[in-house]
This record gives sequence, C-alpha cells and structure tokens, in this order.
Amino acid sequence: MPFWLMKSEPDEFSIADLQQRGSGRWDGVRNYQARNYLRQMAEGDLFLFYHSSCATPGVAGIGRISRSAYPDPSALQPDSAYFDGKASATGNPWSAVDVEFVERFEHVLALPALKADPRLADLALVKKGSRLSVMPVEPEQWQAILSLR
DNA sequence: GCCAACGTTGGC
DNA sequence: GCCAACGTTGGC
Repeated sequence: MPFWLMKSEPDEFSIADLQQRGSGRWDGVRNYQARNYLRQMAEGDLFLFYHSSCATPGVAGIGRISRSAYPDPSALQPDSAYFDGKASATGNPWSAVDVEFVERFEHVLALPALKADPRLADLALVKKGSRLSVMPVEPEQWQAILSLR
C-alpha cells in the first residue's frame, strides 16, 4: 500500500475542513509530475496532509484515498480558479482524487522538524527548491514522520 | 512583502 | 532544440 504526501493551503482546504466534512475532492493540481502521482494512487492509499503557504507549514494529519484518479471537473468550470481553457470534456489533461478524513495531529509537524530528521533527507518536500505538491513517501519515511507526532 | 527556485511559454 | 522571459510556488 503506497504512501503519499499532498500539499494544500489551509486557507483553501485544511485538515480541519476535511475532518469537519469527512470527505472531499482533491482537485486543482496543475503540474504534470504531481498529476502523474495522483494517477498512481489507489483507493485505500494513505497520505500525509501538508499545510503550505501558512503560518506553520507542516504535516497536519492523515487522509485516505477514497476514489482513484478521474478527470478534474474544476478544469472545465469557467468560474473556478483552476479553470483551464485548453481542457475539454473529451480532452481534460488534469486529474482529481477523492479523499476521506483519517486523523488530525494534535500538533502540526512543522517543516523545520522534518528538515532536521536525517531519515527524511531524501523526501522531496525537504529538498531545497522543491515545489512538488504531490509526492510518494517511502514506508520508512512514513514511519519516521509518524514518530514525530 | 521579498525573493529563490522552479515550470511553462514562445521566439528563434 | 535552445534559452530568455514570465508566472507561480512557498518559505521566511
């Protein structure tokens, strides 16, 4: 069972939002590498919910993939911030997955703590300049992060 | 708000 | 195919 990490700006969608709603759609990914990882996800896969561009960037909890990748509807909605004029119903290059709430950490596992852990040195998240918003997490990295709770 | 780093676009 | 310009990401 693969593990993943996905970034979201908590102002847009946070672990608290997912907890409250129980489930949601992970859409708006507009980067091909990240999209390709979305397409590799299977129902039941767990992911780390990362808060970016906020006061305390870090891993805020865990979610589960409840529906594997399908064409991202937001690309076709002109009123969406994620609208893509080059996408069409028959040619939509973007993917979304559905997710469900699993766990909200008592404290956000802040980025500096993740960077300081040598077990996470190879995680794309902590590498300088990395902007990837969806990435795989190795089982050892997954365990290392959970040990920081 | 700043800015480094990255991905994309488009001229050539 | 190269690469400069541009827009975006995201930490600080």
